[in-house]
Amino acid sequence: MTKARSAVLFALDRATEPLSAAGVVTRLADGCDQATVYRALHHLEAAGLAESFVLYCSEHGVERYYASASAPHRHWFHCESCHRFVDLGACRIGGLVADVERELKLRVTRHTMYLSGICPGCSEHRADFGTDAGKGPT
Amino acid sequence: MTKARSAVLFALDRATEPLSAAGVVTRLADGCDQATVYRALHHLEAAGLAESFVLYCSEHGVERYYASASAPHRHWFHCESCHRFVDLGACRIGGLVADVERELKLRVTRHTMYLSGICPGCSEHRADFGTDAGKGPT
DNA sequence: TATTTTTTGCAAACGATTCGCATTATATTG
DNA sequence: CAATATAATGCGAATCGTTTGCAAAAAATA
Repeated sequence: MTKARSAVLFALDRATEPLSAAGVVTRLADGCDQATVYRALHHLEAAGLAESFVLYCSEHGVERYYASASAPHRHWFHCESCHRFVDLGACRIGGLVADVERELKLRVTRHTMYLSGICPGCSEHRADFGTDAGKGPT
Repeated sequence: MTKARSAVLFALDRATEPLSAAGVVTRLADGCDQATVYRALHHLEAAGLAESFVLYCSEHGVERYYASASAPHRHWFHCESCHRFVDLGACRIGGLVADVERELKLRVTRHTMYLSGICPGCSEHRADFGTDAGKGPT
């Protein structure tokens, strides 16, 4: 494992949320070229050391986000207000995917799933985002 | 509803799978500018007449795909070989989303979910994609 | 240590999407 | 229906995340 690659993997490992290529570049101690970071991320994913998904964010546009595969496969919630991710914990759709796979005779090699909305913190501080607004009686 | 917008919506309605902006442009009888198509798609989604998701495809790269909202909200499987979509039917993760929403006090406004792999047709014709290869006894 | 194979940095290239602006279509008003 | 205000369209240039060519530097192999 080269210096650049392990640095990128280290950044993913210590991050508490998925990182975009730009996010990784920012967190790299001895800055290395962004092309190198992109190539390192590709390599890590191909090697099964990281996983990724593409997400649109009003602040950052469409970007691919990477997470270390050292933790079990999981899914994320993306806050449209503070643009941070909330860990949804280990994947819960394995059974559903297996069902569909059997029903439709598909060979599923990967799945993407994420939620978007307003996180608890942003709900508290911004009235227009009230957690239960318009969802029925108190 | 302007001529361009209804033409775009019509294209989405008659399509049997999600369409990228480029895909819509291709299917438009009287071709209109791609900028117009992009704007029309934005408008339709904002108006709740269409829904979209971003997906990476080895053949087309990262693109946003749109589907008409005239049919109930659903999810798709994307074949990595023929690059077509397979309809997975109506959304089955509503309950799961509601659970997470409650557990983590999130306000979920939208969710994205899709599967990738090899479709039945491609499995048949390409040995290396065998439906059950390496999955246990015959 | 010499040699082969990979990886890195830099800059240019790409592709999907967006934007500015003048023109045209649609909606509003008298 | 005419006159005016508002929004949508076409065209081309600009953006932005990501990829690529190529020469230099680093790692693996002999």
